[in-house]
Amino acid sequence: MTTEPEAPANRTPTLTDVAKLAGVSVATASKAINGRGEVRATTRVRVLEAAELLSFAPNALARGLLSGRTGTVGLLTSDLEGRFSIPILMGAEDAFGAGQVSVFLCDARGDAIREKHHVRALLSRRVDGLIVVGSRTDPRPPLAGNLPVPVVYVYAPSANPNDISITVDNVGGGRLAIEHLLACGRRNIAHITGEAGFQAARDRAEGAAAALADAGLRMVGDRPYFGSWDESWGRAAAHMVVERHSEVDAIFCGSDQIARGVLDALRDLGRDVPGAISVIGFDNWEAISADSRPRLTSIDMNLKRLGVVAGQRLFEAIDGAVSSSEEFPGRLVMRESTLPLR
Amino acid sequence: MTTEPEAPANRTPTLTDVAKLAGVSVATASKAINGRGEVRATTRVRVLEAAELLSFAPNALARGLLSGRTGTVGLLTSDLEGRFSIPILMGAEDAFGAGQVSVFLCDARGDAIREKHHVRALLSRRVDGLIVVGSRTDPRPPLAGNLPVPVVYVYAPSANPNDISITVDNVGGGRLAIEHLLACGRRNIAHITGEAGFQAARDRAEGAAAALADAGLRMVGDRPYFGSWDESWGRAAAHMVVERHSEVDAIFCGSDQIARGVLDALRDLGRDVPGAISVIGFDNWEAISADSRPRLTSIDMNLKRLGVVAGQRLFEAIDGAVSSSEEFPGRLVMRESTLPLR
DNA sequence: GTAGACCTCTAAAACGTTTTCGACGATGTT
DNA sequence: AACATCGTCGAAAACGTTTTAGAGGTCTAC
Repeated sequence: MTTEPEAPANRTPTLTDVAKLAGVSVATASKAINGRGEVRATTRVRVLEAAELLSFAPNALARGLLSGRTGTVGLLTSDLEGRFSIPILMGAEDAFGAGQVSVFLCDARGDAIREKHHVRALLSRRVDGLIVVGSRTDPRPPLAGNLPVPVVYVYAPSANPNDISITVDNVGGGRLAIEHLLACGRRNIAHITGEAGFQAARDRAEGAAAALADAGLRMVGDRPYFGSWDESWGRAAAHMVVERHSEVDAIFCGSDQIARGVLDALRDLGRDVPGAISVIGFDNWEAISADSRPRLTSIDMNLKRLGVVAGQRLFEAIDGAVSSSEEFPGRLVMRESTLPLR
Repeated sequence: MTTEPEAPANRTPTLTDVAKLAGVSVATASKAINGRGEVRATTRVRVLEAAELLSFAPNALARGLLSGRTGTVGLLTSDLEGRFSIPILMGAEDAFGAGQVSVFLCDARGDAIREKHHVRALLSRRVDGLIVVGSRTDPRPPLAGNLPVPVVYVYAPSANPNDISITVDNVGGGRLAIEHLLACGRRNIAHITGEAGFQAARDRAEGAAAALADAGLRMVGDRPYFGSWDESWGRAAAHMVVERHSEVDAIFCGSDQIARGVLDALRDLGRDVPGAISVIGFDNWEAISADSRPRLTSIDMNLKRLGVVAGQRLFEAIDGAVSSSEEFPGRLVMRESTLPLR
């Protein structure tokens, strides 16, 4: 019978195994692997070779238990299926990079009980920090209890202004859309948007109104058309606007889905877009905006960037830095639905 | 000066603190909290009260270090923005429930190097198992190295048939679509689909062809129209089909986006849907299918269920059970684009 | 040749739990 | 009264790592 020379049973190899194989103590092995000084070059390579041979991976649990830092963060979302959470989540994942930090994902599904439960589980796993991402821009109640780790809120700000919240400047976004339409030479602009119960709808409308006022213009219909966020509302509202206000030459829509409905309705009505009427959407949801006829100009909220910044801020906060809330502007993505008048 | 009675400095409370406060040993405190026998009822409540008072949460690292089980799993995805990963991810998250298991999310972004890196990090964190979710149904190379934990592949199967893969029955899905059109009384059916390089496109086409053959019918144009997965291809192909084969009375589309393009083109051509031509899509992507004119009948792949099953199978595998690959059928979601002939 | 400085390494403690095993006292049995 | 039984509890080991304090050796300088 043959004895296997460096097979430590069938367990996953531990630092002790590496040390034994390299003929040193665990202390030395640890220092060699972590690049601490205090170890001769030749010894270091011997240890590293042993580690490689056993394909040793340090046990993060043991390390975390000792150091108090786990290199993990919790990401609490309220609706995974939501279009808004995903890019943010990607951004946050990016911020932590292929680096040292891993992300615990939890979907509370809008349920406060479930959220509390997830927070407990995450704290029990000793995460170094938490990112809370909401599904609407309305302020949300902060996490209960005074937590032992820093928290960053994204998209939906915390109702507590002392918390760190990373949000979208929807007022600025509305302004951006109107200013673009004005730059295209439009003067009779209507605003069709989603439910008035959403802060996002109200903010975008406020920005739009302000931009029009600055230009000395009235909004067609004198106020926004609030409704729902979907295509069918866009179609219905477009019919209404065109019928009542034949002078309309541009429509700012609160979402790309609404804009898509508007485009379809205008097509049915025989109105040329962008010749007779320009249309601009919001969200820059590629699946909707990039393949419509004509392709849809839209405001992109840079959600991924939001996620990245949230990750960075959390990181800094973990390292003891104090930072405050930030609001990020949107970005105009120009396509053919708003070609300028010649 | 007042001394604070039960404030253990400012650390997060440990079991020792609880034990001290309750006037017992850590061993007893542990047993009381975990419901092990061996402890008197009155003692148990004293310990539980102490734990509650300190809002003690057991350190999962220490527990995992000792038991070898961490109650965490890694979820490796290749494209977070993809529509397919998200429902699966949700399902998996669901399967682990508000229960004991937390999910580490990693996006490899289709990069093998990054994937390897993530696997290392996850193993270092001593996950109990891995779920690998792909973005297309083509088989993917299995994770390299013989891993110390079970792995379940979802959506994209592993190229190694010995691995556990949970996939969609796309052949059956194609069959389902055609059988529905036949049941609606259609006989001249065309198939417009995505890139032939995708296994999904080929499988769905195969199922469609088989169902037509079973009914003794030919596919309009004699073969599928392969193209791309987007609306503009749907529009172009619809024009082509209608022009060349005026007898066509139904179109099976390989995706809802293609179907959406087909609907728009038929509308332009003045063909009534579903009166003259029925249209059925694939994916049941609500944002596309639920608000079109008419609303789109589609095949739903039950992706969330796929995720749930993957989570369950992984769980069982962790507990030592052996299971094999499974393929799940799709489900017909009927809307107005395929009303039966009267 | 001796004292100190310096380099390399090791033993041991620590992190917070769970589990095993033995101790102790009370109770029941003969 | 002696003994076995039972229920309750605590001491200590274990998990795998990092860090501290110190031991031992070699080298330089006087």
